[in-house]
Amino acid sequence: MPGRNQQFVLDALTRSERPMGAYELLELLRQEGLRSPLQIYRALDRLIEEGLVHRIESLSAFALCVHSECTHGRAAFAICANCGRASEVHDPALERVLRRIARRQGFRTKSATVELSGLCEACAHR
Amino acid sequence: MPGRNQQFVLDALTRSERPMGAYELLELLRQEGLRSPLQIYRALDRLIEEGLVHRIESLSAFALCVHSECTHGRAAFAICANCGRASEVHDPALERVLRRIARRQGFRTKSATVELSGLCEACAHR
DNA sequence: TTGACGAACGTGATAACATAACATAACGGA
DNA sequence: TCCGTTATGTTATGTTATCACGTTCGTCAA
Ligand SMILES: [Zn+2]
Ligand SMILES: [Zn+2]
Ligand SMILES: [Zn+2]
Ligand SMILES: [Zn+2]
Repeated sequence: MPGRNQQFVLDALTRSERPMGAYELLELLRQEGLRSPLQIYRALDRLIEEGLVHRIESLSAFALCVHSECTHGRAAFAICANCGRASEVHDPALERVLRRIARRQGFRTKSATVELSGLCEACAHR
Repeated sequence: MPGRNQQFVLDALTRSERPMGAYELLELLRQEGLRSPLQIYRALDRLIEEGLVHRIESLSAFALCVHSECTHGRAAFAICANCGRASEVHDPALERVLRRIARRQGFRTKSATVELSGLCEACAHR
């Protein structure tokens, strides 16, 4: 059901400790026979639709969802500029605040991008 | 002091109703003699450093700061998928929540990207 | 004045990210 | 089988961003 290429991409992201770019995935998956960017992007699009993968805008990269089936555009990320790891966060208080901001100006939110950039605990402590 | 090219870019963004891409700016500023992407990107980098312009990650575009001299990475945006306008929001409650999220995992935030995508009030009502 | 220096600028090439256009194969139900 | 849908493959191209290198220009001290 997932489709062959989707499974390859999903596996690669699962093995990775950090978000990966599409061309990085392509490089890795050449061994499996994937040859063109489009094959990667199509697989990513579907995985994102299914809520298994998130796109990290500030990195132009893609990360496995730590839940399974996160609805689109509801996760926040803390991204370490040093080690590259991105930790996914779900916070009801954050969602409330974002809803309030939207409501105040009559904005109908379809999806939200929340990305903190900085240093993770491990990297900050040295 | 702002530099000639920075002023051109700043003026263009001021006249624009919505965020502009770097190549869109380039196109517009050809008349002024700007010819290469780098001229645009350099000007944008400086304007961003000075807090006069924000980069909108989810659009790969750039918007004039509605305040003057917004410290880097502290603004949120509500971006209309229909008309393209991006409204800049500053919300103390949002900043508190983001600080709390960071603190919980010992994350040292350098900057935050918060972008809502959806429909603005005008566009939702028709 | 002059020359040293750094900041801003100019240009061409190239890297990195993403999609268009078109063709083919695989699958499943009428 | 026939048809429609979904997944796939390939080439070319479009869009966004940076590198490497050289030049111009203002400032300031000798
Ligand atoms: Zn998720
Ligand atoms: Zn780290
Ligand atoms: Zn601002
Ligand atoms: Zn609108």
